[in-house]
Order: sequence, then C-alpha cells, then structure tokens
Amino acid sequence: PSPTGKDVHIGSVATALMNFAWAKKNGGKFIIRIEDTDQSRLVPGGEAKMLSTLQELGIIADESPLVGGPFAPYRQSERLDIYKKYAKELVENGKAYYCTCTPERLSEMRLAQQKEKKVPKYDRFCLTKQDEVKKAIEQGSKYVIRLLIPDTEIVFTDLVRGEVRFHSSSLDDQVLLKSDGFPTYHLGVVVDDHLMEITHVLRGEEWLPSTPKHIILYKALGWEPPFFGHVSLLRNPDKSKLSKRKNPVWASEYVEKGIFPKTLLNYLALMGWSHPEGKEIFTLEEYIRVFDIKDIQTTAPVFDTTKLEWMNGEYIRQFDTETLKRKVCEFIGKSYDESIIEKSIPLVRERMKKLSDYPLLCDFLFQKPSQYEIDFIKYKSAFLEIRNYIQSIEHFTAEQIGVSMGDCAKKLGMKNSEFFMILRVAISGKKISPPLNESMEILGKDECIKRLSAI
RNA sequence: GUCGCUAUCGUCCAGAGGCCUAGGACGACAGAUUCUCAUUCUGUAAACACGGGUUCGAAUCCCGUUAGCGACACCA
Repeated sequence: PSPTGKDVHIGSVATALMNFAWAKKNGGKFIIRIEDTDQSRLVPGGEAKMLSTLQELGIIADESPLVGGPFAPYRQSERLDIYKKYAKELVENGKAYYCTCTPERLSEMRLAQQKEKKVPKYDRFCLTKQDEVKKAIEQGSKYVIRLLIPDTEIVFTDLVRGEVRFHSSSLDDQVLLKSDGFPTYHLGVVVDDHLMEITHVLRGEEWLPSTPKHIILYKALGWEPPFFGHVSLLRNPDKSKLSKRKNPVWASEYVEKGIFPKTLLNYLALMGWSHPEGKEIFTLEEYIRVFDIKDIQTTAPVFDTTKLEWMNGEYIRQFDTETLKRKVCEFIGKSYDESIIEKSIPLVRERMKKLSDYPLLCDFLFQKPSQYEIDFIKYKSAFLEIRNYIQSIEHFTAEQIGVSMGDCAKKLGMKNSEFFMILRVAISGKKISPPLNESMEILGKDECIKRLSAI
C-alpha cells in the first residue's frame, strides 16, 4: 500500500485478503511493503494507521516495516540507492535514457498533442541529444530517467482475466526515476518485487494498463516476471470506483461502527468470489482452505452495506451472552453500568446488527427518557391504575409483570396492543423497544413507578 | 479521443454447450408466531444488455453494437 490516506482503503483490504489467503494456502509469505515514493501526497500517520488496522483485521504480515524480514527495509523511501543503481544500469544498457525536459515543456507538448487528437506521449526530445543532456546534468540540471519503450507487442496471461495483449505504441516512455531521486511506482514495484522474490502480483485492475510497462522493465533488467492477476475494483452503488464521497472507504470506519473484523473479511471475501459450497458465513481459515485465484470473478462488485450489516447481525447472534457483553462494553466504554448491560444482552441480541445499535436500543435502561413518542393526556387515569398494579407485584420478574399487566389491561377494558403501547412509551420513551416485561424487570419496581409518576 | 477490461434478479454470487420452465444469499413484498420491533418459519415478485453468427442444441463459444468502468502524470 501507499500511505496517501489516513488509513487503509477498504478496496486495499479486499486485495490484501486475497493475497494473504493465496500466500497462506500455498505455504508462502505475505509481505507488506510501504510504497511511499510520492513525497507530496504523504499523509502523516497514515502508514502507522494502515498497518495497525490490517493487524486488527487479522491480516498478519510475515514481513513488514514493523516486523522486519530478510529483505528489509520494507519502506521504499529507505531503498532509494537501490532504485538509482538499477536505473543507471538501464541507461548504460541502452534500455533507458536521461531527460531534462521541464514540466512546462511537457504540459505544452501534451496540450498540442491533444489538440491534434493524438495520444499524449513523450516526444523523445532528449533521447536524440543524450550527450548534450548528460553535460547539462553534470552542470547540475535536474533530470529524470525514462524507460525506452521498444516497438513490440506484449502478450501475457493474467491469472484472473486470461490472455491480454497490448501494443507498445500505446505506451509512453515512462519516467522511472524522478528528479527528486525517488522512483516512480513502476520502477519501485518491479525492482522490489524481484528483490523480495515475489511470485504473485495480485492487484487492482487499475494496474492492468501498466502491466506491459512492467513486463518490458523486467525484460530490460534481465529478470523473469512474476505471475500477474488483476482483480476488479470495488464500486459505489452508482458503479463508479468506490470513493469516500459515496461510502466510508477507510477500513477502520466500519470497525468503529461496530462491524466486526471477521464480518468485514467474510463479506469482502464474497466480493468477486463465492464459496464452492455456496456458504455465506465462514471463517478466515476456511476461506484460506477453499480459496483459489482461478475462481475470482471479473465483474466489478458494488460494495453494499446492507448485506454487510445483515452478516454482522448473524455474527452477533452466534456470540454467547458473556462474549457479546464484553464486546458491547469495549465498544461503548465505561460510562454504562456493566450489570445492566449483561442483563440486557439477551433482549437485544436479535435486534442488533452492529455494536453501535446497542445504545440506540438500550439507552432507556440507563436513564429516564427525555421525550415520549405519544401524548399521554387521555391516559392519566389509566396510569394511576397501572401504578397500583405494579405496586402490588411481589416478585418483580418479567413473568409476574406480564401476568399483572395482562390483568390490568383487562380491568381497564383496553386492548392489549393499546395498553402495552402506552406502557412501552412511558417506560422507554419509544414505540419500538426491546421486550417490555423484561426491560421493566431490569429497571426494577421503584424505577418503573417513578417513570409512571413522572408523566 | 486512444488503449484496455467488463456485461445473469435492485445488490452479491452459482452457472465453465444439452442437467436451465436459470439456482442460492441480501434486500423488497405477503403470510404465520407476537404486547412493539426484531428473531424464526412459509411463500411471492424479480435477471441471462442488444444484434448477428457457430452448433442438432448457447446464459455459456465467436464477431459487432451499446453501456459501464479503468488507464493514458516526475500519483499510486
């Protein structure tokens, strides 16, 4: 990943998950390398956050800037000498060349090309006068190193899309080494993938058009290219590339809403892939066992949070009370009474889709409602009666409350639905709430009477 | 504009020439249970983009059209 955002992008998590699964399945290593070659787009703290999020999600790296490894350093900004060495080697072998064109000249050139409806491409202005260019560089001119694209057809077999062919005439003489001494993505990724012995490059489809350049680079360096596979990009509901305007894109935003890491991975696994037995819910271990690159779908999936939330609800219902209580406590923090949380879990387990639903459902168990969804004026006398009934309940349990309230409704001549509705609102403030009798039991007799008296 | 990728219910997927009167899941709708909501259960609606081929036979193979997306930076 590239630390140009405040956290890891959900699409990167999806791709990372496939890479992780493929590596684990085949006894390989999963490596995280930070591609921080664009100084201007660096987001402070972004790298640390994306690394910790990946960790939290359970995508654990065998080698990374944090844990190290045999091919360290794993941060491209710390490998500048390596890239420069290979770039110069390329120049010496006639596979690349120096260029001192200014950004101004380049943009003028492109403008002119566009006006003539030509493909914008570098015109090799500097290639024809390399001696002159080298002299200028010696005198301190800023320069870049460009790949000399040969005239050829590039054919390769993409692991997920099959045979893909490009003609090099559509390719630009790609800058490999920037004037600030940093490599571009293209140089960095090829050099490091080779040096770090990467066997499979599974990445987003936005890289498909650059792959021919990478293959040319591998050949120019005399190296064997790895296997490439390009997976489809996650989409917004309108099919455009998943963007933060239309969806939360940072992985931690989902966790912060109370979506479990396991849910997120499980759901992401289903983007462009399906379990051979048609299962929807499965563990990471099982995914690793049955995953295969050849089963990846080529169509671009819409990231639909509705199904994600359904799935999270399924996970919630799988937890026992103790586990779910712990997760709720961790999520909402210390300001809530733990014993009440524990008692309330059975009432809300089937009603929650994500942890952030808990306070919405249960706030009335911790404090008196601040407003009521219906007007009680015509029920004043009814509440007097209800209070008397409650007062006379000896064992204040859900069951006893149910019996007593049933009797009370009968005495008042009210329909159960109407009776329980006004009681529900008086207790919880809302027309929709967890089961009423059980909620009243948790609140206790005194608190119930207090609430009924207050209206 | 050029190059490339893609095209099955609203959404996620199954389907790798006859097993397809196209299957599952989410969502929607209806019903059952119920003091609300939810859970659970039952049922319903809902798709092979279009046009040509190939073949005895096409959702599946080929070509074209259309549409969507991506790439064309000293960004990744």
